[in-house]
Amino acid sequence: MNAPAQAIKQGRKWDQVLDGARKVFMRDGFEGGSVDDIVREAGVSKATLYSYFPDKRLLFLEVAKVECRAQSDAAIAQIEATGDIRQALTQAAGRMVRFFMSDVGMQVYRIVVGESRRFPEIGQDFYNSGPAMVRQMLAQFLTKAVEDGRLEIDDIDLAADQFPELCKAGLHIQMVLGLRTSVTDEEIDRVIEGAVDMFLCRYGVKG
Amino acid sequence: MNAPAQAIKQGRKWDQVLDGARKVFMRDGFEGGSVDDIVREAGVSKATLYSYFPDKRLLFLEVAKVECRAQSDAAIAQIEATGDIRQALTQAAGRMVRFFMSDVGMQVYRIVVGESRRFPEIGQDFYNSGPAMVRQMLAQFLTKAVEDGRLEIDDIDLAADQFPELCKAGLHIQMVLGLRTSVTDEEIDRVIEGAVDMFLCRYGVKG
DNA sequence: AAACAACTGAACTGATCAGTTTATATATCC
DNA sequence: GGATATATAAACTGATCAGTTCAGTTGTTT
Repeated sequence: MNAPAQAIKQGRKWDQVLDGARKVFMRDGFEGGSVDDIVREAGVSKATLYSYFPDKRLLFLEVAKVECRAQSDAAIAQIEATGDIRQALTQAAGRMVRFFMSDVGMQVYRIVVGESRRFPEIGQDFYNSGPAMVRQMLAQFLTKAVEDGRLEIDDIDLAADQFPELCKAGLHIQMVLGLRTSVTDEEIDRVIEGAVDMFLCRYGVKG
Repeated sequence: MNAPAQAIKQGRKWDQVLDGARKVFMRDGFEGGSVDDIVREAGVSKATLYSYFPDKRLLFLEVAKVECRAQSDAAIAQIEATGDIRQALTQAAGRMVRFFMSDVGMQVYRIVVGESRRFPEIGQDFYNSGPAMVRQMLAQFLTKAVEDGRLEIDDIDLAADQFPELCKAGLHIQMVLGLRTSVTDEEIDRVIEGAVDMFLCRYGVKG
């Protein structure tokens, strides 16, 4: 009990293995990424990998879980409830769009969607750490804004689902399917502004 | 030239092969579905399959192409430009939502997204026969409505991208990820009404 | 230095699977 | 009926890959 660095450390090379696996799985997917690729990438022996993880499946799940959690951290900076509503929504939309369109956000989405049948828990983890968090954060913000009389929303849950969808506006699907590999700032601004305009038009207080 | 049933028929069992492949690929995906599964399902010999298709990849592409075309037909019944705008949008939204949430629409989406890296042309085909058609159809309808003074839209392309996104409103991602396997009519109606309300609020002509 | 744990490399097993081959059978056409 | 195209069954090849094994090495602790 003399308090070693990290008590539950399961082995010196745990992180190497996870990093290698993340890199390979994110590049090649579950089927496409072989265990031999991973050990090569991780600079670790196969026996070591299998001393940490009983099989490839569980290694993949661990990577996916970590990746989803990272995603969550990136997407979920609190909305500033102070100041102008339009400004707050614009800021939130910006964060969302930029995350949706980022390489890592994109690739996680592709893999999670593609593997969600084989690994139902991945779908759950992804949803809970991504869309559900955004939704909850938005709902909280909107509730407050309604209480303050700055918005008028009858169905807050619906509104909290609509706003992120508006922030995709055609760009997301094009990126996911590989029709484009980048978006310009102008396109992003156009989508954001369109989303905020529409949202405020529907739920903003009149006069 | 005595007009046989189908002139270009490449072999008697072409359709059987394609049907079997569709069934297996739609159930198990590209990697998950083996060629032996397919020939068993199709009731055809392996040699026959390989006399039609040089490899598994091209067979998959053919299936995907056919499936995308079928999707297109299902989703693209023309919007009735006559009558009430609200009614026309509601009807169009209904068709979209119900297609998005259908088993086949769902499964095609999962597979296309998951395989779009390995098969870039699938992403193209899917986009062209699905989202692009909807978008075009909507843009045409909206243009007409603007000309008739029934809507006021500055950026028609943006509006044509926004409306389908509004029709997903959280349900789609939950279904895709396997968090739910069905939606009630009430939920669908709520999403549709919410989409139409918001869209008309933004683009409807005022008083 | 002795003891113990973690790690390595490389060979191996067993299974799966895409694609081929061949000898045989069944339609179809004239 | 005879010729030609198409289909079949089943065995086979070659490659890939997950997971195991083990004899030996490295690092850590006391």
